Amino acid sequence: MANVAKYNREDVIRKAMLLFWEKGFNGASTRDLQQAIDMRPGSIYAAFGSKEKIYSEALECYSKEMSNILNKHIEEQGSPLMGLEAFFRNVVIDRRDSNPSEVCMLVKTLSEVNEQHPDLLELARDLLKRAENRFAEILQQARGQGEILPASDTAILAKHLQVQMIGLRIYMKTSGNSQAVSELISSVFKAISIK
Amino acid sequence: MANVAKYNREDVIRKAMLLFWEKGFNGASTRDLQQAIDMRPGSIYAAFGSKEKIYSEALECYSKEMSNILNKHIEEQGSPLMGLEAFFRNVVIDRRDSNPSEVCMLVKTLSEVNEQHPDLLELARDLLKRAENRFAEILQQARGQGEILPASDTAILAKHLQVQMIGLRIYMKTSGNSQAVSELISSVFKAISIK
DNA sequence: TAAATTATTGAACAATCGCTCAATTAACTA
DNA sequence: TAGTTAATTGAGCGATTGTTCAATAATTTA
Repeated sequence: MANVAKYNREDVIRKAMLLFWEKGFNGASTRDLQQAIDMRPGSIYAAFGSKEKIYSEALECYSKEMSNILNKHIEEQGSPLMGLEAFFRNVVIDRRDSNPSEVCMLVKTLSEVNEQHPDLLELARDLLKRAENRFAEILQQARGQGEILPASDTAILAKHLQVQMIGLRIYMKTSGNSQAVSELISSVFKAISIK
Repeated sequence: MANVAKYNREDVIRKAMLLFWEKGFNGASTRDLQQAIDMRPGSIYAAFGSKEKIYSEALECYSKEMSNILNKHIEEQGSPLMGLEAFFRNVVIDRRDSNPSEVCMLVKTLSEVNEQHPDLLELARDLLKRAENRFAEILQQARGQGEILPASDTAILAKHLQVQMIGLRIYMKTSGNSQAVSELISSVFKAISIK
């Protein structure tokens, strides 16, 4: 029983995530939301409390989904560094049409939301920081397996990768030049890895 | 006469730019705008036509101002590459508190605005492309002066710098770690310049 | 099965949105 | 200065916003 209800809730949150990712916090109205998740206002507010609260659950859903995609690529490639590069290529280039937006949902939140919703800002920051920490973990594994130089500062490299991921996705949306972006990704990982 | 009117208009556009940069297209209401530029709705719509049109003029004002700042730093440093690095440091770190937002206004536009306002999307893309072209120009000068390797592909380096500028500004907003960001900027320009 | 509890509905609220336009004021022309 | 044109005003339009709540339906308990 509890499980059934929970699965429904996760399904609803995911639909809300896709809507908010596409239209943003201000751009998606509660009417849009009602249609997207097929619920009436009373039920929505009984279940979630406010638009801000649903949005925050949607943000966490987004992060979890991105994290799963990353882990999948690392498994498939059988190497931390190659998995990371495959993840970059997949997110920035391959999924650009099928995703609701080319821009990272956390970045959209950070750039749209203001101090009227401090909890959302803090959450977006926290989730980005967690992604950076995950990058650092993976780089440590790569270093352990001799894929990058033993002297590499994985914490700094993780920040560097975070900057690239953010910048590349927006550059992809700006230019539409997937060829150039693919080469940029190659050079980023060539610069990191041992030749 | 025509000049006087034009100066007023430029002043108004700049105030609108500061408002939109801070709050975004959806986040800034026409009431906010009326207050920011001290004009009444009738005058505003007689002078500009629509919220979208004012926003587009504000976008161009933003780009011009950033371009002026870049040129100023190149003059002051007396070197294309050092001017570029000083510009990066100034925009990403020094101005982060005094600016209406830490995020580039063109990027905010690109990530917030949807297909309901195609002209704004196209304009933001165009202005970003122009900035990239300006980076390429400067890199060519740097190459001519022996600041970077003769074999450097300035077009690719310009794309690379564009990705860094976008990513670094958002990373700055995420982390608030100006020390780390400063080191990231150093490493970006060390990798480009001749040692 | 009857009663009590929980979940869902959708009409409607006050507030705000982008924008219009008749009325008024200011500026220019003759 | 009188007459014409241009610029400015702000009340208010219809639409939409996030949210509430009395009424109804579904489910659980006794």
